Amino acid sequence: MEYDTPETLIRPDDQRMTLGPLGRSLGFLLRISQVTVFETFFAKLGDLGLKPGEFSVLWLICNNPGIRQGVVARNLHIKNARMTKLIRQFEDKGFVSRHVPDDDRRAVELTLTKEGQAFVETNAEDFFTYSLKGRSRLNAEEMAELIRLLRKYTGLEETK
Amino acid sequence: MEYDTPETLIRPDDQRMTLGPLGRSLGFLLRISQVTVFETFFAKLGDLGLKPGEFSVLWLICNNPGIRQGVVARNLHIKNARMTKLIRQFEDKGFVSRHVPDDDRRAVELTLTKEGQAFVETNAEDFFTYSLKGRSRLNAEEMAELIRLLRKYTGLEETK
DNA sequence: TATTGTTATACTCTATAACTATA
DNA sequence: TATAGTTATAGAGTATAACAATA
Repeated sequence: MEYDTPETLIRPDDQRMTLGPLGRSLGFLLRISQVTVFETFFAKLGDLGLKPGEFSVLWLICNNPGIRQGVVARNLHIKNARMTKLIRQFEDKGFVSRHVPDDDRRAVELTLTKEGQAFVETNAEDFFTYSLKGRSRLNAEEMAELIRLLRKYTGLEETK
Repeated sequence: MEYDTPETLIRPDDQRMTLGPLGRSLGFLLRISQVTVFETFFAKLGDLGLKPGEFSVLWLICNNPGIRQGVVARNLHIKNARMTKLIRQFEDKGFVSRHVPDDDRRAVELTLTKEGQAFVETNAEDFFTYSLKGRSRLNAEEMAELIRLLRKYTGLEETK
């Protein structure tokens, strides 16, 4: 395969290495970016006791009280089987309560308890800004553009 | 927490849902983007029998013959324990050969076999273009900008 | 019959630490 | 003592299918 300039990835203590077009591969870059975001998250919000995806579940329930469990699962790309366990953990923690509606007794509707709401309200600002604050390699405009492009790529931009 | 316009994520068969600032969260967008890329990958290159990260390992060995196993692991953010299994699978498949150098008999140096090289050469172009071809929501310039920003975010851009 | 959610199982990947052999 | 890689084990997350209750 033809490609332009060989590129290298430098790690402080490591050899140089030829990445070639891998360094411009969207999938590769998304993976490395996600590792970076995770590191930032755990450095700043590790004490939260929740992973990013778990907080997202609480956030969605907080903003869509009574939302169906399956709707959360599909939209966050979490499998039903996993969602069942997650919600039970949140129930045990006292953050979420489940309700089976009379008009469709197969369904499970989710709401936050008072404790769950307090938790989300206390931590939402940190959660939504941890990746933006601090010494990022991107300035504010670049970050905004990155987010706009990712929204468009995923199909979110159109649904504003 | 204050935020601007509530946003919604629409899935063809699903309810509308308020995402709020989650829809502008870098971590969330990276995750959804990666799901999208994976779907594209398996739709187009599922027959390859390898996942994106696995092909990346072969690619690095191909372009850096004799590279140390640990160097590949650190640069691709794969743990040593996992890398050991992966390399053994590639050995069993006849794609990779291991060599313990005389000057440091703890190390393992990796090269591709003839079969491994043929495999990489046959599939590299598809692998590096699958996410670019076809009906993406981004045009060529937007995709190039997205990739540039991700490279900068991850610290790759500087090392060109 | 189809759908919602649950349970069970197996598999992949990660995290961790103990271990070996070398340096 | 430290390093490169291996092995073992446990846990998180995914994939899949079977299942119960309900529509």
